Amino acid sequence: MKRLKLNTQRIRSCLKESHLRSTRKRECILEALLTFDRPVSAEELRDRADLPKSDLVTVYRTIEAFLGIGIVQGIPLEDGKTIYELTDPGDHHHHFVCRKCHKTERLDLCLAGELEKKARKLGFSDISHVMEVYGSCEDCN
Amino acid sequence: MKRLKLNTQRIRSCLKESHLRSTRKRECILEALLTFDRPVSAEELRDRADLPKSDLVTVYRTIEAFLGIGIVQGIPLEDGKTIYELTDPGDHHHHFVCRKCHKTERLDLCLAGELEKKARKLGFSDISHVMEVYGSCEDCN
DNA sequence: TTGTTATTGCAAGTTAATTGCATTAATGGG
DNA sequence: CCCATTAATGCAATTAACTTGCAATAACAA
Repeated sequence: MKRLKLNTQRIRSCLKESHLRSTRKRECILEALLTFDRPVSAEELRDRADLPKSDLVTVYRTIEAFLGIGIVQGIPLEDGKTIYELTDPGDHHHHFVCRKCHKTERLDLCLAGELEKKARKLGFSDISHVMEVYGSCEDCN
Repeated sequence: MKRLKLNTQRIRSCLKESHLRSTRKRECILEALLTFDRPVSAEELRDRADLPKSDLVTVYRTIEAFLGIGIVQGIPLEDGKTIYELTDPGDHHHHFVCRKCHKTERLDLCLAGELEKKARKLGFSDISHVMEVYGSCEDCN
């Protein structure tokens, strides 16, 4: 599959294709996302985007929109919280995540195919899955 | 590895080994756990154990204790909530979980070994992982 | 430019889960 | 069996990550 590197330009067209409006706040949040090399929480995102406290709700709604069109991926943490990262649409992968600093390493290892097959056999449909690996990274040790 | 089927007796000795006291409430919650054939939320557990509303906190603390000695396993849901099931200590496995009714099927497919190896290579230590598969079960379709 | 419709801002609500602290109960030693 | 120690419980309050409702605003297409 052809992977298109994400950038502001490309994301704008993603939004357009999905009939989502390209607004000032969204651009702002997007720019913030681009400055991170690791997944982040909604709050971190708001702060990096230099938005007022009350705009957390906009961040959540923006994330929701971005998740919807597949340019953002949510990563569930052990404690039930979620962090988010930009991702190329269709680029499915998992992560090693540091429990402490949330540094991540990409993990290109996935059982999707087998899961799908087994699920079908069991009568499950509309399958999705999570797989995340948590640990302490070198720096945090 | 030898697997000992869980029952009240065995769990009592697990508690003892771990210097946890065997109390009325814990027995009660344990009995409730034994009546389910699927993972359940803390609230369901409280209700099945016929405990008053306010005892939810005891349920959480009991679950915490049981998690600690490895006789209960938590299963993270897509929405950030967690459900719990009894499990034989050391019996590591994952699940297919129905999004709607929380029926689960055991999934004996795991990348633990490879994850461990890759993690070490990346400098991550103290590794744990989640892998859960969500879908709609036959009955809920 | 204008009308339509999505987005936002603000405030309030939801809810799973946690915490502090005083009271009670389980356990082990004598 | 009793008592001292220490863990567990009960209650009330709190946390924190989201979510929702609704009125005001801004984007977009015609």
